[in-house]
Amino acid sequence: MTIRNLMKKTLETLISKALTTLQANGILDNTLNPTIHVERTRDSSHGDFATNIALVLAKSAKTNPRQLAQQLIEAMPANDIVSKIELAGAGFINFFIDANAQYQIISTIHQQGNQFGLSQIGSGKKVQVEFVSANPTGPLHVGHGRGAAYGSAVANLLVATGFDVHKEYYVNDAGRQMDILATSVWLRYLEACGETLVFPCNAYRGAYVRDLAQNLVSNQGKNFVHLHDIVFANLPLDETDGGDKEIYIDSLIARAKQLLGAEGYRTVFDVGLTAILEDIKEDLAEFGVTYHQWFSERSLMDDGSIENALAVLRENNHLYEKDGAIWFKSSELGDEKDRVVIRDNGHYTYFASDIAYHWNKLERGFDVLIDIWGADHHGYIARVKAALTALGADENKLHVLLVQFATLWRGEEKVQMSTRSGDFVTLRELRSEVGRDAARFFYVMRRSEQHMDFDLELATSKSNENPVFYVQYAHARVCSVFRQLPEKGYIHNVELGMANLPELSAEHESVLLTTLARYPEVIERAATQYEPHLLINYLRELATDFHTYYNAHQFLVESATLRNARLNLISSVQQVLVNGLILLGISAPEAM
RNA sequence: GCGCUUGUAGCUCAACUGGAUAGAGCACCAGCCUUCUAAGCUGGGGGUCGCAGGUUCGAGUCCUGCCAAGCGUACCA
Repeated sequence: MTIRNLMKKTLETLISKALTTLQANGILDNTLNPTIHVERTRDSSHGDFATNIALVLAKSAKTNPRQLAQQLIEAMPANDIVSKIELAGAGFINFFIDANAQYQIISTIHQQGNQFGLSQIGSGKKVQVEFVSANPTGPLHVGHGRGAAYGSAVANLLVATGFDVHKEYYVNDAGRQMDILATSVWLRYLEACGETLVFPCNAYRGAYVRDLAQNLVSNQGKNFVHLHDIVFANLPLDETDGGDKEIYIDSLIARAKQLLGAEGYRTVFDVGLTAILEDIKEDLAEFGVTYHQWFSERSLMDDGSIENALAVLRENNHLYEKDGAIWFKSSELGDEKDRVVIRDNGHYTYFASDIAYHWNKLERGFDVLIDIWGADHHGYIARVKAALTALGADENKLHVLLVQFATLWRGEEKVQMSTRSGDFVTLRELRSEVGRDAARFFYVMRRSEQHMDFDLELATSKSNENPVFYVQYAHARVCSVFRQLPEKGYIHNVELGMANLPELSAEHESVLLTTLARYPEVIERAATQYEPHLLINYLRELATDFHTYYNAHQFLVESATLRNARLNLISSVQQVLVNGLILLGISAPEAM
């Protein structure tokens, strides 16, 4: 148990005892069983912790809050860690923690080391976190990067708070988009083999498609070449010629399947799929993002999962047929309208496999499902929740977290991004420009649902204005101090420092002690709220407190007792910075 | 039209989920900065929390109605 929990628990016990006393005296109703809420104060003149219990209970106790607070204070037993209890404001009870108790945080951090801040509030609950899950139709772009940084930070936080976390990437290796990719590769392959053709406007136009086609040439030679006139015979018009681009690309897909045969088509398809998937895996790994499982959508088709899931829906009377398609009655379960699960051409929709996928997740026994999606998919939430309900599950098990896209800036200038013509900024490009640490930091710096501006210039600048730099530099600065120790002929005597912690009486020092003690609370909150930006904010605060302390005081002073006490304090800062940065996937350099 | 999200200082964003005087960083202003543990330091001004109602001891936070922006509103994924 952390020192913070000890303190908070102690205070809660005191309040609880006071309440019992008042109940015994008939001042409060015996049936009352309020949840006691103790929180940190914002203003140090209000002490260290405060409770609003008197304000909450005043009405039912038919008394005014200040009077009730006063009675509670009088009924409160004495305790070592509390130096003073005050009635304040409208009826707050403020607790002042004894100075000696404040110092304990330093020995706690030294004892617990990289375990400091971890907790068991998750109590082993099984949580599945599914994130990124971008279609393997091309490289990851900067939008996916934010989902990756956010998802992996959330997962790390959940692990740190005692959840049993399973990270997963859903691979859309089936479906129409992948067919379009396969067809795009094949057409580029035909070009590479000397055919001249007009590339469909709805096909994937990125340069990487040519590379994939080149692979196909090297592996397969001219096995898949068909004459232009045969390939394009009797096709509807493309959009540029006044036709429909969707119909056109679909007929080209059909043509590819027909000319290549099932086996040949699968070969072309898999060349694209495996290469792109490998690229995505490598990209994410270099970004510090790893998974327990890459879950194949195709496997859901192959093993009958989709059929099974739909069978359950059919049994429960949630499906019907209309216009040659099979519909799911999601409108009865909170969705705007019903949704097609089997198209009139007999193919499953993406939604059908997603129903099966979520069914599969539930079958695997997860207590909580977290889906992290781009905000543009928000309209999808209602139907997936409807599906869970229809499958007989509790829709509240599913938490969909939305990530807004980031706008890239280079100083004052907005970086243009367009997904048309494949001219987007990839995650790889971003990483090579600003580096992994800055990318991860900036991505998670804002609340995920907040649109964010990502300033590439700021992210790479070596100045205090760059928050990544500022936090990492605080860590490096501590390291630098410890490097200078031997140069000055000192050694770090931890025991001597611990014995003299009360010498840390400067204002900057007590501020740091409080900030350090807050770390476990921040982790807990960031984890349970899925808000890693709270951790970033905290680390920036800790860094600020440290830098101002550094500017105000010498650490390597003559006095051995004060010197070692200060060294213990700053090595605690170092430890907490490391612990926090690790959770965010950001390095803590020893020198900068 | 309907739905989701967002709206807080000139700019980018916080605010312990209903608490006390709404906070940071840029930018701006004023001092300091021959020495120090390189990436300056210290202080200051700046707010109708989109608007209007409501709920209660108490609202940036909750409810209602407007206004604005982004996204969505496929038998695409």
